[in-house]
Amino acid sequence: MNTSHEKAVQAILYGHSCAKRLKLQLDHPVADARSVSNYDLTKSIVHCFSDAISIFSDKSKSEDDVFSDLSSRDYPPPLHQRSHSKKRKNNSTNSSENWRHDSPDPNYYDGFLWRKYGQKTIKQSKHQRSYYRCSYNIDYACGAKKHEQKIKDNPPVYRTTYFGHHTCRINQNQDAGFTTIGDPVDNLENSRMIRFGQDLDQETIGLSVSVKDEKGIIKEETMDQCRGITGNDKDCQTVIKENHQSSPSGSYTPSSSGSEIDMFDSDLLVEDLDLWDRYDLYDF
DNA sequence: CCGATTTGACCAAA
DNA sequence: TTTGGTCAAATCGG
Repeated sequence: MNTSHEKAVQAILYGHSCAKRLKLQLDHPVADARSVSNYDLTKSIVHCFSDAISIFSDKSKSEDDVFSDLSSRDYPPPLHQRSHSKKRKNNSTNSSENWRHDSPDPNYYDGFLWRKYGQKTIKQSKHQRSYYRCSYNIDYACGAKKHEQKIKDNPPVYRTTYFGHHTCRINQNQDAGFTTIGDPVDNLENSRMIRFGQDLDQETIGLSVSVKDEKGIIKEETMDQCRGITGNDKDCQTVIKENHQSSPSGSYTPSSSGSEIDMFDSDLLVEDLDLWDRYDLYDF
């Protein structure tokens, strides 16, 4: 069992290698259907850095706890048919909640278009929780939903919890640069975000965690509150709003500029590609 | 004008 | 009774 520090470093290194590979593909586009798409690479980079940050910032958990979470992802998560009733879900026992993602970036783009339908103040939580459902909920009877809530202030961590399954299959691929891939679940099952020629569990690098105990969110945040740090949840909403204004066809523009990639040393491109082969050995 | 968001009310599980 | 999840009217904004 590696230490959390090592895990985080591995995640960063892998993100670095993804960035390099992305640059390589941008510089030398190839029409190879087997290659990983630029979008997937971008998503992988975001995942890696987000989770590395989460690891470093998650002081409320022991190292083992952190990686117990990270390694306990359920693939595939259980299917969940949306209930139209208002009754509360039993978050701690049933399997309706199936995906969780922590990100320092409230503008994290998961490839889908969401419509906000509610916001609640959660007891013992100083941040409000926002409720979203798939924008194609009506058109395609898509039952996918998600919650989003700020759980830490410094550094900021936004937790998105996904429920249900995307049935909309909105694969608007008009945009040549990006393709709308399935939800995190579908992505794993169909698109195979990253290919290592290994088993699914090993080749997947989405570091989101399966949800086991919603109370943990409150617990973490309560500990954060003890630090006496204040935050502004409105920021989250604002950014999300901006995110929603982007085209549903997936015209996502990564927040980081392309110039940052220039910082990478092209000479390392080949040797660092080895990380792709080694990353499946990491115990995320 | 129309689609998206906000927000108070409502409902049901805990 | 409390609380989380959802509804839907009001409001906002392009």
